[in-house]
Amino acid sequence: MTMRDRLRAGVGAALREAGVSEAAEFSVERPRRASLGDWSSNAALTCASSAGTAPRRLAEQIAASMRADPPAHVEAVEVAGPGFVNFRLAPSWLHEVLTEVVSATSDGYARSDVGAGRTVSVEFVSANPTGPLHAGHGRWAVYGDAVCRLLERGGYRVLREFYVNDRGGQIDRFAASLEQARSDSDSSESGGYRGDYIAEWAAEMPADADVRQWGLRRARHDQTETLDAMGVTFDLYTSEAELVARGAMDDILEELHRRGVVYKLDGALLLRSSDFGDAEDRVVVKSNGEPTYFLPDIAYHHEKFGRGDTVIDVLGADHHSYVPRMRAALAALGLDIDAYEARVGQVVNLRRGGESVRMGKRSGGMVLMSDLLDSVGADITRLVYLLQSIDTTLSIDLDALSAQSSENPVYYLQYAHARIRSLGRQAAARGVERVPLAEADLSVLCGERELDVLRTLADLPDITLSAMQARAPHQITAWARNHAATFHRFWHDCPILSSETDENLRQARLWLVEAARTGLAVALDILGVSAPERLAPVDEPAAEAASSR
RNA sequence: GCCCUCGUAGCUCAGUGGAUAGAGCAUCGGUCUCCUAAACCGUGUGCGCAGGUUCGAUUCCUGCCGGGGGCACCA
Repeated sequence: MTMRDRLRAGVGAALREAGVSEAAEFSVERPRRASLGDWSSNAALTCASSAGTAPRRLAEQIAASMRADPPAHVEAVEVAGPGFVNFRLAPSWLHEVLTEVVSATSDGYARSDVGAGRTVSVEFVSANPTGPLHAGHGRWAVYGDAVCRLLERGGYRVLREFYVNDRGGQIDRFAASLEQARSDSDSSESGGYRGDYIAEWAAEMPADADVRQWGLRRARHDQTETLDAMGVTFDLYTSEAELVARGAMDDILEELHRRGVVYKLDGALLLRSSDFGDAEDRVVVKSNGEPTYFLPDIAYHHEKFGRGDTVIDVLGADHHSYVPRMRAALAALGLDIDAYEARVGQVVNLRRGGESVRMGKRSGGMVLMSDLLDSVGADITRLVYLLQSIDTTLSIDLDALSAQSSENPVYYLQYAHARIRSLGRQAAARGVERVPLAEADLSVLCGERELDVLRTLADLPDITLSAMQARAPHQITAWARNHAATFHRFWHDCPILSSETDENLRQARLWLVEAARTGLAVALDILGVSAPERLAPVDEPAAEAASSR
């Protein structure tokens, strides 16, 4: 039973004792400021009106009743502010947290079963197979993957999905560009693809190759390689061409007809999407008889509903208008629209020095994801993308990124982990052994530095749950930075192997850092950043850090 | 014009329907005979503007201003 559960039960009982029959929703939280106590409840505030009592007075009643029979570890119950009930706890509650973290290990701590094994289909990246991934795709690759990791920790089964738009006009243009680059390296057709890779790929292409097929394979291979390098793998790639070939698109078209949600106009077939919340009706079959991208896309989403209890699309703001359209199509098919969720994130703005670098395959001049990975590595790349909310425009200055890579926040986190691992090696070298946890006297951990570390650890399960529900992995990044800070402060002030440290305290601190390391490892795992055994000192040539992701 | 999104410290960003809004960077100044100083400590007049809902709004709603994105029988 967690501390929160105990307090919640206590407050609930106190409310009943105070004669509040219909208790409103109330929270039990860690207050922002430590001076207000270890835990706090707003129950008196939210229940006051239905109880017909003044908040402060109800709070006093709750406090009095809880003082009479306090939950474990509770030392003081106070009423403060407009009617908060605050709890001060003995450090023993944090020692309990330590034990909990260590026994759960990084695999089990901050894990929940809210997903109860339900399946979530998460589609992300889905870059067109017409070129390499650029730095803009990277944001969705890393974000999508981190969201999946959060969902997995929350007890969901996750399907990482990638949709390949390997048919249609863009592919025609891509093939034409390759063809032309092969025959004529000079001019390039307007509207075609102009990135440097076109010429390079054209040069690689065997003379007898089917340009279209070869180009698609080349692009997909390139993208997969880059994704692998950043630790992102997919469970399911769905080819639009194959989907059409096996009749899924025709089936959906038939279904749309049967439901009477399409109509002919000027030779084209339109979906009545405006009847389902979209701004206007959308063309699904062009007047030339060709389907738009939209039709197979509807078929694809229909399939995703078949394998996921929840279907999530991760897309950039440049595609946000697609959301009401897809939502309308799914509603038109009679699917449960609440199970569909689109996460729209802002674009990535790249700068080199002061100048902004334009993105887009057709304009050329893009920053390749593979180049970024080569220059700063996967860990920095991932953390940079996970530093802030996807609601903000992410600005990456490439020059600053490489120049300041040694000051990157990722090292702040990894160094904390490496320090603890280093301690283990030092301890072994000095013949210091850690006694079993059950034999350690944790009650000696009572300094503020020590308790602060445990307090942040206690928060991790809540943060993880919240980050998962909000699909906001940057909350984990923020927690990790805060946790690393409390750890570094502790480390600075609390020697462990020093001969001046009492043996009991040393043992307790050895377990404290193991708990701190475990929590950090959980966060790094969710972020997909490696938790290294050591970091190369900054002055020496970068040694390869042993890593366990 | 319409739609989406953002506006918090010099800069980059966290944050919350509540009780005194936080980090990092930058600046300046301190810490290694001591478990890696990629660390630690000190240094701060800020929620774009105006209404509304609420016991309480930086947070929710509306309008305005400003930045970004989108409004194809492209994907």
